[in-house]
Amino acid sequence: MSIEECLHGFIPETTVVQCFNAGAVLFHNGSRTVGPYEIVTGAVRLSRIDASGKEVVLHIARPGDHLAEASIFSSVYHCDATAIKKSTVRLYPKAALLSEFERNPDFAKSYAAMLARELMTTRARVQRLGMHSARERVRHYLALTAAKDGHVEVAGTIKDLAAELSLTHEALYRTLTQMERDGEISRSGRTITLRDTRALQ
Amino acid sequence: MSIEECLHGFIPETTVVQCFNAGAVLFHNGSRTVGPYEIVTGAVRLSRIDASGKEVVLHIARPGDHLAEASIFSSVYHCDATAIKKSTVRLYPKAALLSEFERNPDFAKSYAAMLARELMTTRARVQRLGMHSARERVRHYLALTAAKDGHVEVAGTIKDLAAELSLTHEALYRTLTQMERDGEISRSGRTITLRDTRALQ
DNA sequence: CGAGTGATTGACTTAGATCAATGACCGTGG
DNA sequence: CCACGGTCATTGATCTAAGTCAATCACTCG
Repeated sequence: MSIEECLHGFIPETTVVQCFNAGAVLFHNGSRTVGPYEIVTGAVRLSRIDASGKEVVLHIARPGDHLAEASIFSSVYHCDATAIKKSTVRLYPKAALLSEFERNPDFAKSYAAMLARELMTTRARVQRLGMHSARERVRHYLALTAAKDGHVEVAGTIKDLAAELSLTHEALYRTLTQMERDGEISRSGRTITLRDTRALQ
Repeated sequence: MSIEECLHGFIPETTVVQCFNAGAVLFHNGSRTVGPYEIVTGAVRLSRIDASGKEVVLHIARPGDHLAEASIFSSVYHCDATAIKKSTVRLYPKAALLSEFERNPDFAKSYAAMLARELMTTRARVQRLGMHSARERVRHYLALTAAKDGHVEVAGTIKDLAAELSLTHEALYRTLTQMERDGEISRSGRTITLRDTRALQ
């Protein structure tokens, strides 16, 4: 489902494992690309400096996440990546990926398919963030994330989910309790269950 | 920059031009993919039915736009596409694209690069929509869109831009006039000029 | 055991959505 | 050629949902 499946098994011997202390920079906006990374342990913040000079956090990548999948086709990175705690990461060297891409059509296909999937989920996120009410966003997220039985296992904390939905955690808490009061969902621990039958098509 | 460059010149002879009346459906969520489309004339609405049964508009595609670029790797479409006026579109048949993809590494590379670019701009949009204030969103949009001289030629109407930024058009008008009052931008017709030197790095 | 963080709820404020109105412009059909 | 219906651009008034500030409790971790 991620870059992972597509990278694993192809060129494991060319990858490079690196270690960064908290605050260390993996790369910054405009620096030459060396390739995409996978987070092994720790956490890496992807950010960009906006027009007014303020830093905007794009994403916090956690173990298992991959970043800069698109970097094999671009000459420079388009954001800053900073370790926010001591982290180990695996680098997939661009040159090796590229030559594999040219040599092996199966690899090319699965890499492109991975980019396409990533694109679709990112578009879904755009759709979600375009919704003006917290409730709609939560509903959209749950509907797209839930298994057939309506269960959603929340990865990470509720605060993380709030960030993903671009809400304050307070707003999310309130929305969830309200939805629970209305019988739209039920919660227990990390699991949220959608009770609307239609939502599961 | 778009799917265009990458498709043009490769397999023009296999494309199919089709015509749809207003209200006609190109494809709907879950139907088998036949390939990506290019809008020649008219306009096509991409939408999805959300959990509560309400239709959510993902995008309005206009002449020159392409849709469902990711469809060559997926078996079904993931949204509904409806012509909102009489429209002609060009279909790039999936099978032809796929075989070209396998046969021609250059094509594969430029197609994947196109997906990667698309992914980056979509991520930028996610970043933008994550900003809570109208002004920040406008700033972000302008900073990423402006030419070196700070000029931004707005494609389409201000209402379209408002939709892109997920603001009401009223909010956008007010924000723009305010930014102009503050000397942050200047406007004349379809052109907006950023006056903040830092914004242009 | 204290420090740090997540989960949760309350009170207050505000930015932006909503509703509404007006003038400019534009194509078009009589 | 002009009147009319439609849409865009713009501004005002009002309302509300979500952000902000703040406090409490539970939990984990060295």
